[in-house]
Amino acid sequence: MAVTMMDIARDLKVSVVTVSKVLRNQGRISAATRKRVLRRAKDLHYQMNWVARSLVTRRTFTIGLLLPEFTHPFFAEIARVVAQTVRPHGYHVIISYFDEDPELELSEADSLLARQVDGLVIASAQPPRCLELFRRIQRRNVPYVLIDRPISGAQASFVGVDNRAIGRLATDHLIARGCRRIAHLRGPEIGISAERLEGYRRSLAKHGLRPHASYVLSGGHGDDAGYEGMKRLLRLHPAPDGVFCYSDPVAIGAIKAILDAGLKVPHDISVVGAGNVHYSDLLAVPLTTVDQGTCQIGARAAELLLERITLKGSARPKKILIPPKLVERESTRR
Amino acid sequence: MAVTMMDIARDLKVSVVTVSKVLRNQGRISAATRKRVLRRAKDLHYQMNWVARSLVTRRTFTIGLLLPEFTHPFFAEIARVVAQTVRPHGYHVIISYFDEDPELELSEADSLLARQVDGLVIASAQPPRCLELFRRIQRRNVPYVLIDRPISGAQASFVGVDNRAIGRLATDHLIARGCRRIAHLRGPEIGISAERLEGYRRSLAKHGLRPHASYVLSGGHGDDAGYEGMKRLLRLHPAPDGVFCYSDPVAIGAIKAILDAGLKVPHDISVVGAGNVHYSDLLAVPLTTVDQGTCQIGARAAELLLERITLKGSARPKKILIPPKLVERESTRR
DNA sequence: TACATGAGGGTAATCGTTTACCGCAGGTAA
DNA sequence: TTACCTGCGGTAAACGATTACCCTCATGTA
Repeated sequence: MAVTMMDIARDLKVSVVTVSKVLRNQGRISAATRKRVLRRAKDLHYQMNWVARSLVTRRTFTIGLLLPEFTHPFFAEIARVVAQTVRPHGYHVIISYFDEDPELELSEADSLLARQVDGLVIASAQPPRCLELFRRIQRRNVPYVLIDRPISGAQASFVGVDNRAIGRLATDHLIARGCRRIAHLRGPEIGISAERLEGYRRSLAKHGLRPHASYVLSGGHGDDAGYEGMKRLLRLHPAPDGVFCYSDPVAIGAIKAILDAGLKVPHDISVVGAGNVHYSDLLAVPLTTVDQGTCQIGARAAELLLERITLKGSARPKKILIPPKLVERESTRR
Repeated sequence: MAVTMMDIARDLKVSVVTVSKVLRNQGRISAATRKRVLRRAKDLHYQMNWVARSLVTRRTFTIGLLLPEFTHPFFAEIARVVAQTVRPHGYHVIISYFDEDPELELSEADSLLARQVDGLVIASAQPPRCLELFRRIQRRNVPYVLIDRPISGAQASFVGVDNRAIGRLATDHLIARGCRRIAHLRGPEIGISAERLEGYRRSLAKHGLRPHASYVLSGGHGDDAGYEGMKRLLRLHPAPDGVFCYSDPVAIGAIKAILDAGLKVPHDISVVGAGNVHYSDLLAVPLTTVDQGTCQIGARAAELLLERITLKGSARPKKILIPPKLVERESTRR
């Protein structure tokens, strides 16, 4: 049976309230009593029962982290940074993931709310299902912050990378390295890839380069998609001399295709990825990529959430865009 | 203000207990009343307050996951699998990591206990500090399962890979591929690397090969350690024709060193890693590696923990060793 | 008629804290 | 002397559920 404040109080012949006050450093308690309580608490290895405290204070010092998945390095990093950021404030993180399943996302969010989390960090699935989710959260008046994927139509705070800047940075870099026929493997046709595409286009325009419609290909997330996409690009005349890829895995697939075709990276074709997954420099050709500031996203999101929790006065939603950064490696070093 | 059972009870002019019974499907309640309660609960969007329930039932349906770090793919995968395994049973996972800092590990474990987790999954730092930790947990009578790193002297359940088998599998494989001068980059000198080394030695002995003392080198965790280690091995006469590396990152560094020396993998030197991190097939030379059954470790650990939580009759500690599996790729395909 | 029985539901206590408020003694100011 | 703090600590009522037990009918049965 766990030690409670009552055990301490009984031993010392004081009231539970006195013990509680000492342990919280609150109220007026004489130094002598304080010492006795502290001593006894330590001797008995007393530990706060947070469940009981939470019930009355209505704060669990717990935040929910709802992610599409966990094993992706991006999200793992987010989890780490969020946990690290809130820890000094006494918070813990309850994790949950929904494998891109909107129904599961909804029910998991409900569970987290039932567990009385003080706030939520969510990398949501696509609308419109998640709008219902946000409504529920708002009804319970629990602060939440969206990350990574902006959801149009959601009246919520958001922290993510500036995807347009990613496209611009990558393309600018290829141009600076002398590429003139720059292709783009844009990955899946979703919001964030559309913004990267937009950045790519603007960069080309800014430098007076004509965008070729056939130079922009969509596809899947993975390296196989990159491989297939690149094979198609290689059949074009003229073939591109630079490729900006939606993500690092896609870029890795693309590089494989280029090497398989007997060409060299970056000599014949330069390649830029996006994401800066932590193994980018262990590859066949270390990959130039655009870092999306994962740590910053997690940290800012966590800070924003903490602020909303403590202020509680429902401030208006805030959007934070993290500026990406180019990381140059061999795949563009001519 | 959140909706409580009392709100429902008041509206329906029944007692809170009746509502509680309906919501738990317990006790004798007429179909009519049941229906009314359910209806009202749904209309008001009632959600259980788990904090209140936990206080009286003494179960939070929460387990703590205490890891050295989060971003390592192995641990991220563990987190995923553990969460997935306990979810169907109504449990959630609170994460915490301690960056290999024993003091932090201790204090985080305390926090988790204070939050009344029903059980703990721990990948612990080194003894002896953690023995104190285990004592504390046992004193509170909370079930816990150790994973990944066996701690000698701990009277606890453990789930991990059979490290000796990893060494044996890797070495057997190199021998089968025709290697005769097999080196081992054993990484840091800790328990699990000692077992892999032991497996390596036994395999050599079994096949009648003489182990060269100079063929076994220790070093750090990362790819730079692998690079340096391999450079030293290459200076030996005769140089090895096969290397079993403590981990995949070490193996990646080793391959880099071999390629830099103008030699070919696997033609001149075959390389085997261990861990099967998910990018192993995206590398310069796709890496043959030994899969350590991460999913199984997580799943078995979670199942074991759930069992201990529900049975509660303190069964004796159980050790589960997951058999590793060889994954053959280019780095040994002669 | 009398009495056990069971269905349907209510009462009071409890879980371990916190919070609001009260009481008392002794010192200080008016 | 009276009034008023102030330092120290206690009392009682929450918080939102669950649990053990009790009550009241109506029905069946002897």
